[in-house]
Amino acid sequence: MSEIRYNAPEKEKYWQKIWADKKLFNAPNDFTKPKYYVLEMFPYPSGNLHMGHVRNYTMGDVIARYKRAKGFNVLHPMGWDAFGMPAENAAQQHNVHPGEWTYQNIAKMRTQLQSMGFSLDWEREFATCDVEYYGKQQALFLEFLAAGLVDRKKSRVNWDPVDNTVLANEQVIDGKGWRSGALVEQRDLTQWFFKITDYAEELISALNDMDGWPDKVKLMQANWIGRSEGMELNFKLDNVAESVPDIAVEHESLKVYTTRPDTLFGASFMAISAGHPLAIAVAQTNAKASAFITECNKIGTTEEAIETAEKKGFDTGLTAVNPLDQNHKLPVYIANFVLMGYGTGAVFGCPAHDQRDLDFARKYKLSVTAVIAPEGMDLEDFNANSQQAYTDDGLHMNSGFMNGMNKTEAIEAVAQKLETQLLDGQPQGVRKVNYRLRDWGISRQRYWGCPIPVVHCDACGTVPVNKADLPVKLPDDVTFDKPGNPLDHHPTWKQVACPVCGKEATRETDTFDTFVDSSWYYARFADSHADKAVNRQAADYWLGVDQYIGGVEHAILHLLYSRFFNRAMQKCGYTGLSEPITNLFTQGMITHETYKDKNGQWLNPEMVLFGTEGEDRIAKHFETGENVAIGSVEKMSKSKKNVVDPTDFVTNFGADTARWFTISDSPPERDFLWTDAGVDGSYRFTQRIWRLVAENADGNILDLENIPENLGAQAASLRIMTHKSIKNVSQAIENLHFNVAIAQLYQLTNAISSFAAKADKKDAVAKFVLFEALTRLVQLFGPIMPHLAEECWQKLGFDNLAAEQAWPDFDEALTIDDTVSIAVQINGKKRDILTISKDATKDEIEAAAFKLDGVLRNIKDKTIVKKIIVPGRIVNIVVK
RNA sequence: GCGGAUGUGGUGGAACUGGUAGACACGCAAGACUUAAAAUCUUGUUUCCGUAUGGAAGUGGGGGUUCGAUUCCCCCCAUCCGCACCA
Repeated sequence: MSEIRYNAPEKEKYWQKIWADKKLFNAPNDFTKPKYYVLEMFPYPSGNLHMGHVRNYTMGDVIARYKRAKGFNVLHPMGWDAFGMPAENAAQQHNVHPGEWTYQNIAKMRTQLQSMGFSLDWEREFATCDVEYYGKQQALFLEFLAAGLVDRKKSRVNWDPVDNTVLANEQVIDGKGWRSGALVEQRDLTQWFFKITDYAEELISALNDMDGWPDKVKLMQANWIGRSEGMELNFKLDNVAESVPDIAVEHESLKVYTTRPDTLFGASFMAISAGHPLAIAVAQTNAKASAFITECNKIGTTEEAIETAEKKGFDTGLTAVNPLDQNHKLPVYIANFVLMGYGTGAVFGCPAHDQRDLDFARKYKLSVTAVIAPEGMDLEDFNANSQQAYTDDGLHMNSGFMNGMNKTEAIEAVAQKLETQLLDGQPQGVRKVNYRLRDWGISRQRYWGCPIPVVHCDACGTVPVNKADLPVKLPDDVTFDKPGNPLDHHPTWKQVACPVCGKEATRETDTFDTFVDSSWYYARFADSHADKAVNRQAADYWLGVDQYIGGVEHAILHLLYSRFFNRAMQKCGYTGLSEPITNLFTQGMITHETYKDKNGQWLNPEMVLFGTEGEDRIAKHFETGENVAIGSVEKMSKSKKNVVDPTDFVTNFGADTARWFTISDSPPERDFLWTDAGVDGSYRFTQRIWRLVAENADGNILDLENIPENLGAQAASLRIMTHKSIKNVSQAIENLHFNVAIAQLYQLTNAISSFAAKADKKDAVAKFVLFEALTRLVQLFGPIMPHLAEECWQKLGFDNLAAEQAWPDFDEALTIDDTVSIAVQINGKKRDILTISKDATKDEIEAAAFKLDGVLRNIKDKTIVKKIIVPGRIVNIVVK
């Protein structure tokens, strides 16, 4: 009898060292082999590995190990998304340099990752805050700049007037600065942009060919880009001079964008954004307008804040002339719900057919005129009282030449009319495709990011840094004792000679948005130490990413930016592909119950003891014994204290249990509920496998090609189970249905256990099928619990590594059953089950079905109306 | 507010293209082993009625299509993700 307990923490270290010494997981840049690139979204180095990371990286690792066994040259790298605000916050709070804090965190997390046994190529590791990385990023930026992909323009930021600093959206809480508590204002700053809108059409149309992406992600991106077909219409303003005496000539007309020019006869007002030039012009001579704009600017910069704010408007006193009816004058409002960044920053309001316009019209007592109505609608009542806009199609009325037309016809008719109608010598309407997508603002007024490599010179303007002078390094000697950007406060850093004229000039002190860092790291991994940003030859081999795995929260921004950035790199010759990610998978979060003590304070799960009181589960405080409230299940987070630390876990249970458990029960795309009971179950299973192998392996290796004859029923059925398992587990892993693979592995284990309990272990046939089943079992769970697999592999008698074995094949004939069970229904209700040969004909099935007790009992005195017989699937007899 | 998703026993979930709902696991219950506990093994476990053969209900709620719906369509509810300076 061998040792019964498997000491996972000890054995895992042993096998990790063997793998590392053999450099088993380093991917050679051998471009002749078939490749497979599996990548998980790299982590922000917060200093603590989270169970969410463990689950994410386990999924990737299962695929990596599986594909390696399938004969692919597998690239499975790891790096660090290392720039960003948390490091600066730590610097302020704990007086530690962001770089030091970050690299310490990386060291800690690297150790944690390594303890999980992930098959990563650590020689390719880098952090985005390495000068070697961000210097290359600066070179890319300069190329993009030269290629016309970069823009510089004004944009809104949250401004904290007390701290004199720009705030991120998450730093604005209820309209106030998170540290100062001051009321946040909006300010316009001149900032750098990537011209992602130049690619709007391509980014949306390319989605059609991206079969390896989830539909929901493609849909979200398509909606985000928001292509719409409409018209730009020019409205004459007819009383500008009286209302706004000093107004400039360019404001004598107002341009709006609309997708519904057909509703123009139902228009009742114009609305312009608070940031619209006309609004600003009006505000110069109108104090009330100015006050209203100030009020609007207190709403945050997020679309959410703008759209949920109460809709308000200010009547400028100006009127616009309806292009289709010179006598129809529309009041011009400044409105807080019109976005300056979309269309022209101005709209016409047609309350009858747009809900927001209707709400606005009712609030300011503006007229409502329906121009489309379903039959039988009480028009007078609708126009006077309805709170519900009519947005469906229908025949137009009160619309002159459009009367009787449906929406499509009317839009075409009005478009043709306005295209030929002139205002000040220009067509009054122009068809226009519009996108919701805005250019990507990349300037951040922060220290811990990649410096934007440009110089501002009084004489030469804004000029790029010379390539030879890259990288522009971040200075180390910075202080965080005052708010604002330390680069701006630095005594000498920004003083530099102009790259063009050589005179004194200043560096750009803004740094890149960290999304820039994560938009090309996948390409850097192809050759992490290349002189250029991307080694084209290596990138051509490794890209696109064959399987990218990460959270859905990145479905839009990170993934859309990466798609754009890759196209920009393609334009500059760095890559050959436009789409960097071939297959995408978005996994769910890890959740856990939450606990609160009697004072409402969150409690760590370790502080809670559980019991039952009648039917109910109850919880008590570990130390005080007081009752603890069991709260809702929430995403694991420090603030709610419902976290489980992977390091503690690995010390107690081992990495294999964590790996197994985090992908076992829930489908990977769904949230995963962490429970101690589930952990115990997984841990017991590792022990059970170990016992099963230890008790049934004698160290003799059998030739699995040499199959004995006359197996007998028991042995044959175990073989069937073994081969079905190979088939199903392979398929499940290919489809990323890890939970299904695990269910199959449980079944195989159960089958082996019950066979082993009954079998005569001296019998050659029994020996063979047992050995085959155990060998395959170990190989099949190997990608999930690689350490235990090595241990079992050794126990089975092999002197090589499980991690190096080819994936097993299966015998197709063994995976097809001879008989099938077909449910037999009477009126759609199951009444019996028919077991019959899989090749049985319709007639044979019918004959057999009518002999079944359950059928006879239920059709006794009834008339048969219909018989539905689908061989292999169902029999349904309809009776009356 | 807008966009995207999810909802099945006490719990996590399975179910191929519309065809046996609840695989597998957890938990629980009973039993075996043990001085005892743990571990392990065996059996049972959707709910309700019935001793049982059996029957009825049942996949968030309400409608619909169909011989047949967890699966397709419409409406509603709840929860989660994103909303451009969190990563």
